[in-house]
Amino acid sequence: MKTDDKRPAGSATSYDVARLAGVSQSAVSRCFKPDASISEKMRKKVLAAAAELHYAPNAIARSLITRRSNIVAVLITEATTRVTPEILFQLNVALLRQGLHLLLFSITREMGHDDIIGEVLRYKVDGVIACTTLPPAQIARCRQQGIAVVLYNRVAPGEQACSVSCDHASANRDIAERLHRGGHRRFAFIAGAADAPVSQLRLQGFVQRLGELGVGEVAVVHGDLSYRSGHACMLELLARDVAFDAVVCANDDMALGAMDAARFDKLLRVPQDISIVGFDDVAAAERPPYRLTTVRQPVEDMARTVVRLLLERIADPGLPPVVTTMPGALIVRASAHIAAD
Amino acid sequence: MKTDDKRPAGSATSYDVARLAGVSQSAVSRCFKPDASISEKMRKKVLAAAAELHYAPNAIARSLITRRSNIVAVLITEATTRVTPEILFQLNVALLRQGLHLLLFSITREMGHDDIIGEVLRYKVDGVIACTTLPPAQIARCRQQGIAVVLYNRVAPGEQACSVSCDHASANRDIAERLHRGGHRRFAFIAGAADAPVSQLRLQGFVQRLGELGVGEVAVVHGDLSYRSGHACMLELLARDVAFDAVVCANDDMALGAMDAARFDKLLRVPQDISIVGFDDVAAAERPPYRLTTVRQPVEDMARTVVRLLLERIADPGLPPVVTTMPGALIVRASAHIAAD
DNA sequence: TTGTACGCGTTATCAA
DNA sequence: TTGATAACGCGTACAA
Repeated sequence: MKTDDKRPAGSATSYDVARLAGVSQSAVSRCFKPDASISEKMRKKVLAAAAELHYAPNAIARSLITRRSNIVAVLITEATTRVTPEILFQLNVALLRQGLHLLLFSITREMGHDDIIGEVLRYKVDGVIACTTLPPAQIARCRQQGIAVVLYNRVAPGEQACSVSCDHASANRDIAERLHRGGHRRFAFIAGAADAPVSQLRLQGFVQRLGELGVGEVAVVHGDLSYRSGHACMLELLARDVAFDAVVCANDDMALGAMDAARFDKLLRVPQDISIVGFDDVAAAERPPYRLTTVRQPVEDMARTVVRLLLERIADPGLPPVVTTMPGALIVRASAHIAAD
Repeated sequence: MKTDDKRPAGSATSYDVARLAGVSQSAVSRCFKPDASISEKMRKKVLAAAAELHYAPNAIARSLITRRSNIVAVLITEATTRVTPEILFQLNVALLRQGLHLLLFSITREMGHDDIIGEVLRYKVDGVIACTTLPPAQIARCRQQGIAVVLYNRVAPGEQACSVSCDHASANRDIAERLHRGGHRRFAFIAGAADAPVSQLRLQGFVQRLGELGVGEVAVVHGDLSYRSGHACMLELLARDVAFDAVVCANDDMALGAMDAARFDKLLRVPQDISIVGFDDVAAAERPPYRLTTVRQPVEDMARTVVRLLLERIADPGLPPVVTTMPGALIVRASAHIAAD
């Protein structure tokens, strides 16, 4: 085909479209700007040419001049993937809906935060969503470059950045109260690592409320939020000579492990011999073998809130940081003797 | 501080570094190029200035001229997130290790493939990894623009694109064979939607091998790969008046649903009354309440292979498409009467 | 409303 | 080895 000869190998540019339509390059550019002053005739001519060449503005080149890449960096760890795999999907959907794109950065042990935030900055992202603890120095670096930062289920010391969290502490205060009202008096808590932020909050809320209710002693053991460690922690608790009849776990995976350890290894009945409560409401929690009482985080709402806060701050970088907290929903199933209301 | 007065609000550019170091801008650029000819003295001077200004080359501007963005688009659906949440993490780690970045595109029902691939192309990505079915026309568009495409657990018709898949059919041929040797003669299969590619392959392998063994009839019902649909499908099968003593499911989620339906709704024993086999080896499969016999996909290997193929084709776009298939590992647990070897 | 000319921050080319 | 200059593809003053 003779007419296709001059079709360039790569993708068409605005110059190609301009040549084909017989107009200037800037006219083409204007046709792809939402509110440009342009005649209907011109618009039709240009769009026809653009369609023929499969042209769409090069987002990279555009961002160089507009100083808006429409790219948002999302930082996650493997733990995030395990606990709430849907968060990434939800964030991406919420972002795409607003015309924003998601550049993913998975944090591993070998790859430090420091290098990561450097990489993030090189891509001139419009904002950062961190589903992992971000050192204050890194937050400051973003702030300095005018990049909006929103933390997911983390809070920045000194409220240096926006954050959206589930109210872990309140939820577990409630659980403490209800277990107490359900008749329990001796408690244990299977926590995550001592420096795991969400685990800390969940533990604190639980212990604090029990203290207010006159229960001063809670047996606490630390796992790593995995099923396996929940299993091990339960066995360790049972091997001690302290009595307890309710175990609250920092997350569902550990609660499921604890439940299986109690039932299959020690032949205890749940909840007759021991009550178990988790956090997250993972898929397995509602199934017949478990029927785990737990707390569900409003993941979709949280994702949307994260994106809203980010968008506002991209539009107006002067906006002050806001710390948002959203209530979790207690899902009462069959794994614990718990007060109804 | 007087000396900080001229520090620009945004991030420093190569010009800022050049000025501070007292050299030309192109000298700065060279210092960040791997194999540039540059004197040790110059390098030190420039790197010192760069460090002081927290300078790193603007990846966006660089990509404009090098025609390499070091960005790879990854296309997923919600199903991917549910079935193999770890794949995203593994892909990202493998990519980052090679200096590539991951731009995520979540496909929803309302957002068609067509718009998505258009968006992908606008960002001038170096390659595309699709964990979802990609229409041939879209593959062709990428090809035309010289963008490498690798499919994950999908194959392109006519081998138009690279693909890396688990050998679903072989694994289920093996399962058919072993169940048969284990004494089973009447089979049922709980499949995914009729047009779900991996479900099709798993079904075909299973039915085909049974045919070779002289078993011509297999009761097939279709779910949607969810736990809930597995549960429903099992009840439907049991309500029919056809007898069967082994049920193979297109994935683990459905197998777990089927297992719970059989045990908790119909009070059947697994595997004494009925054998059940799944596919994927999700976390819940190995736990005491289930002990599901299933097939594990070599997810990490597959991710690495995907990235390797992509990288080769970015380096040399002329390379022909390669269809790679990797064997799944049969994990024998307690949910089925199955031959040992 | 349209076209001309410039600049975003970088790498690549070429002469010094 | 170094520095001046031209691209990359686009948006946007400004003049017409």
